[in-house]
Amino acid sequence: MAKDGYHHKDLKNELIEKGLKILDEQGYEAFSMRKLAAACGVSQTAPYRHFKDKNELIRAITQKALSEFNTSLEEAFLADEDPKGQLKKMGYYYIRFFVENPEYLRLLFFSSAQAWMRKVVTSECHNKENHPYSALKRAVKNYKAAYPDAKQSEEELTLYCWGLVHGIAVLIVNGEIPGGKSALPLAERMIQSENFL
Amino acid sequence: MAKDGYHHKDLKNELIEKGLKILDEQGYEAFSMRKLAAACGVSQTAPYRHFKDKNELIRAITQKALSEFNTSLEEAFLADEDPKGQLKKMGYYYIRFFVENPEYLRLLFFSSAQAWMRKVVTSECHNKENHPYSALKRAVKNYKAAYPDAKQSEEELTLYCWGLVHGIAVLIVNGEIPGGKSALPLAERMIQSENFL
DNA sequence: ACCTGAACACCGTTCAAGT
DNA sequence: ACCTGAACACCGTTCAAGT
Repeated sequence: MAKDGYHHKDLKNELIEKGLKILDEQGYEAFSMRKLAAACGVSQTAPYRHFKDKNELIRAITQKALSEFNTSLEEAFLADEDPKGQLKKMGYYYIRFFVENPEYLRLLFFSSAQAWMRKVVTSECHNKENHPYSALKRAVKNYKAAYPDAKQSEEELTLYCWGLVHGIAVLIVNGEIPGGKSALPLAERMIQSENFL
Repeated sequence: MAKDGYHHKDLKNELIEKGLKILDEQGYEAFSMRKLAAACGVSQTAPYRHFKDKNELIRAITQKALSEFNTSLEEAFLADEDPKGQLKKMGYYYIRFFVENPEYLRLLFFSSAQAWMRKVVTSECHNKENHPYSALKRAVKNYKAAYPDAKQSEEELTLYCWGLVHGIAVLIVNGEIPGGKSALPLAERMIQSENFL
């Protein structure tokens, strides 16, 4: 936090935080190592003491964003007791999160994601506690337990719920749907209706 | 097509086609003006005779990709007569198109998309004939006409159908869902079931 | 340990000059 | 009209050298 002249200490965290800020304010394309270093008041090569390369920095930033996202989903989960209500609320929070943090959509789903990176961000983390997929799976399991004769399998429910809210988030954030962000209430109504689940 | 020594003629189209190829084979991050110029056997500055800057080239490439995509949706539309079947088939083709052309997802939805560009690719084109949104709206209108007492409004149906298939496409293409591309049949089954529509 | 400056290979883009 | 080479300001990354 403090920069006692030469040494910086906690530069690593400042890089992640300021990096996320730049990403959010200026967008993915405008993000550069050199700019970030300058923003931290440090030479262009200093970040390389903490991260092997740009990808690893982005990966670290992505993981921070991911955990913010996950926190939001956990909130949704805790905000309701009925399994169906939980699933619906998670859906709404999912969409709202990305409408409020549009740049995160690109970061979490379309960053410089070589295959190895996607693995780190997704599959490898599917069993980890702080990954959205875990939260979703848990909610779906609860739902199936409460409504054992639901027509869809667990697999189908996962794909359906996740797919629907993800797609809606993208369409709203990208302005693909008329009305832009004002389509959020429409999305909520849809999720709350009996047609969804 | 032929390069009669100095002049190239049709360089513009070659840039678009070879650009799309590079994008598809090497990914969005690896795409560069200089590399593309070299691939076309032309100097680094030649592309600027045909496109103001990189964004305009990408915009042109995007429009080509968009029309391929639209063709696929039109095929779906023609492959069925029942409005419900049309809508379902369009959904399946939507997903399959991006599973087969994974890089198009980034290109159409997350390219260097400044606001103005998104407008060009989307809203401004919503009323144009070759835009996916038009095809979707038409199918939804037909559906509402055939099933006038459907519970959802036209607006809701659009958001629901488009959102669902888009999200599923992203999840499959990104390997977010276990099974990877082998989840495509699962998606098809889901769309064909009575739970969807 | 942690940071720096110079250097290299790459970008996007411009501009005066060539055919 | 259409293309080129040199040039500029930016990248990511490496490496020998500084505190």
